Amino acid sequence: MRKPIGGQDDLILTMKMRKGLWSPEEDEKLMNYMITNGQGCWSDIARNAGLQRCGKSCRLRWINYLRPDLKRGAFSSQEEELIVHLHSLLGNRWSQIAARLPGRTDNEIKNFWNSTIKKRLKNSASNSTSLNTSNDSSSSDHQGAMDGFMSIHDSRNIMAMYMDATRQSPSSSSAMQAMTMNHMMEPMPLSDSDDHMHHGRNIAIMDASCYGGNGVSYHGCYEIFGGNLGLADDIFSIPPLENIPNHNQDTKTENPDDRNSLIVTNNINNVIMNQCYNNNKQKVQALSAGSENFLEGGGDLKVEEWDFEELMREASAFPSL
DNA sequence: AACCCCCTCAACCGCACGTTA
DNA sequence: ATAACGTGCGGTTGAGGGGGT
Repeated sequence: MRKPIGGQDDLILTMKMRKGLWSPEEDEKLMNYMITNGQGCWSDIARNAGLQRCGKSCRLRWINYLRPDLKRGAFSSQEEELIVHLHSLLGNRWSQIAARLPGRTDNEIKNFWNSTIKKRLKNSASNSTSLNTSNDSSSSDHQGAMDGFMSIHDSRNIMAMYMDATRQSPSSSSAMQAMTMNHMMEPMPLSDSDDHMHHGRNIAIMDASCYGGNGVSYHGCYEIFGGNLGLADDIFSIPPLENIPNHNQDTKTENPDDRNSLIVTNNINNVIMNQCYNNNKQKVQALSAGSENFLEGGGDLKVEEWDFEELMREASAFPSL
């Protein structure tokens, strides 16, 4: 059994926990501690840094505000389009979406979606409804997303956008700088996938698992990004969508296996990605090329189904599974 | 100037899951 | 096997700011 907590001291500690907005002094304390000591157990960090905050609060503050690789400022139009596109594939899986937008947090994206994008989608949906009442209602959300944010031409450029994001010169992107620094500063190779699950324990501050909530996803992203930077012959550098469920499902009711499949798929990303995406590549290209018909015809987003199923088919064929 | 409304975003909450003892 | 604990995630809330009247 773990050492039980809940004694008088802990009770007092709990009662003295601060809530609400962080003061600059608190930020400085946390920042200094993280720079000096790196990431560890968050409740220890809170205690050792002299913060009257719970570990959870410290973690959130670090991830969403203090970590050095965060991109500040408004979302670019490319990022907007990417978010819409990824949301159409992943639903409200903000952490997974964030994993594909270097320097952005899930919270940031979620807020952006709920405030800005949702509203625009609503408007565009109502516009498209008024313009074309004969459209199939089943396509409303995604159709609205596509209509509202992407011209057909733009939707074709989604792939190029991914490539831009993944192939940017490290010198032009703070996130990529950080990723590059991972290679330089990582104290030990993270070759063991099991390490990815240990929430950055014993990992220096610049480890990819510090970049966001999901160490697995982020590390996977980092690996894929890093791995593809040097692959001149592979222009299909899309970070894999680990899991592409039916987004209509309530995320609260997600199958417990989903998480497993995320982990499993992450673990095998590097191995099956080429195989899987070489297969899917043609499909995506075909889809992209046919996007005019796809978008205008009110077709449902079959991409979700074939992509996920294809991925899992590929995955199931992999020996380690 | 004062008030109201709306929007943005930081932070909290509850839950699920993994890890540890 | 189990309970306690740590972490991550998505939903929600509320403070604060800006714009309109």
